[in-house]
Amino acid sequence: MFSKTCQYAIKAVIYIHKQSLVGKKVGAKEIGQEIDAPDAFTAKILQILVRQQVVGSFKGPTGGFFVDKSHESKTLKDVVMAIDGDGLFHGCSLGLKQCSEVNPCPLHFEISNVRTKIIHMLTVKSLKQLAEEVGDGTTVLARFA
Amino acid sequence: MFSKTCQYAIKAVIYIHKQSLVGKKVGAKEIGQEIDAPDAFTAKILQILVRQQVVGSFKGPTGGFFVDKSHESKTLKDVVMAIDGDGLFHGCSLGLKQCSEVNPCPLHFEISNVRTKIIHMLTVKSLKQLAEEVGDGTTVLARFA
DNA sequence: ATCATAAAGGATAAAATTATCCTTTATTAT
DNA sequence: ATAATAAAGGATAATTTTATCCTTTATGAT
Ligand code: FES
Ligand code: FES
Repeated sequence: MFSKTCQYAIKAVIYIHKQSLVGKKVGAKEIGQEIDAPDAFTAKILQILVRQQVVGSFKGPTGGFFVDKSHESKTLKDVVMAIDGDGLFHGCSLGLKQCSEVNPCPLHFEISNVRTKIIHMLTVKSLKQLAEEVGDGTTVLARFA
Repeated sequence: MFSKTCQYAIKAVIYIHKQSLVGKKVGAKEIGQEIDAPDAFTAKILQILVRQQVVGSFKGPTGGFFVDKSHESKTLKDVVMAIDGDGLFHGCSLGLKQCSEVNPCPLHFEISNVRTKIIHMLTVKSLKQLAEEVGDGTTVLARFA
């Protein structure tokens, strides 16, 4: 459903939100550890997310990744779009060169129900809410055992 | 959502059903052409599908791939399981080592709605029905232009 | 000003997925 | 029996995805 890179991205963004809730910027290394992802690779993913303005960053001591008001309208859907593109939302699920109801593939009409639910899943909660759920232990970003 | 291999598999199986509707066995080469997939690779995928008894095969002249009554209970879900495994249905969507509602990931509770729709999409129509829709031009397995 | 810190960026490298080619085995037609 | 056909299987290659390492740039602390 999501590439491994995208899974890392989703977890990283939620973790950044969680730390921003308490006013902390976080480094790529710490993020990688918290989400159980290789940290150099996490850093690469974060570069993309910063360019797409899903999160913000500052260099230097006291630097790191964070979110502020300018990011508050971003959702998990934006994270997925930034990393995996819009194939999940608009591409043909069977790989036809173009998804269209003119000459549709066999899954075309059923896929829209699935897409509706995927979009719901990725937008029903704000990144802030998702971060709070991690903060209070309702959900987790890694399982080390 | 599906690997490229799985997309090929789905289209191949529907095409085999379509030809079996008119009593024809089909070769890997023909299948590859009809679904716009490399034929040697298509042949590899078909090996797996035969082993998993999603379709049948015969060697030699007049041989090829086909389906008969012994395959009529198979669905697209079985095709997906045979090729991509059960990750889509039972794995953690964020890549946690194990999907469980004990220490769930942030998407765990929403993902079940998505899975329900995916399973519906992959089981609501029989492979025979899907083949008929291709047969009557309602849907297509490739878009060459 | 200088140094330490951390993100950004570039260059590889490893691993997984997708793809090709060639040989072997089973089956049918002649 | 022999030749032709087509799937099965093995070996290898290309491509994409995932991962690592090192240098450069920006920023803050001293
Ligand atoms: S999903 Fe295949 S054509 Fe739309
Ligand atoms: S989907 Fe992530 S724990 Fe269930």
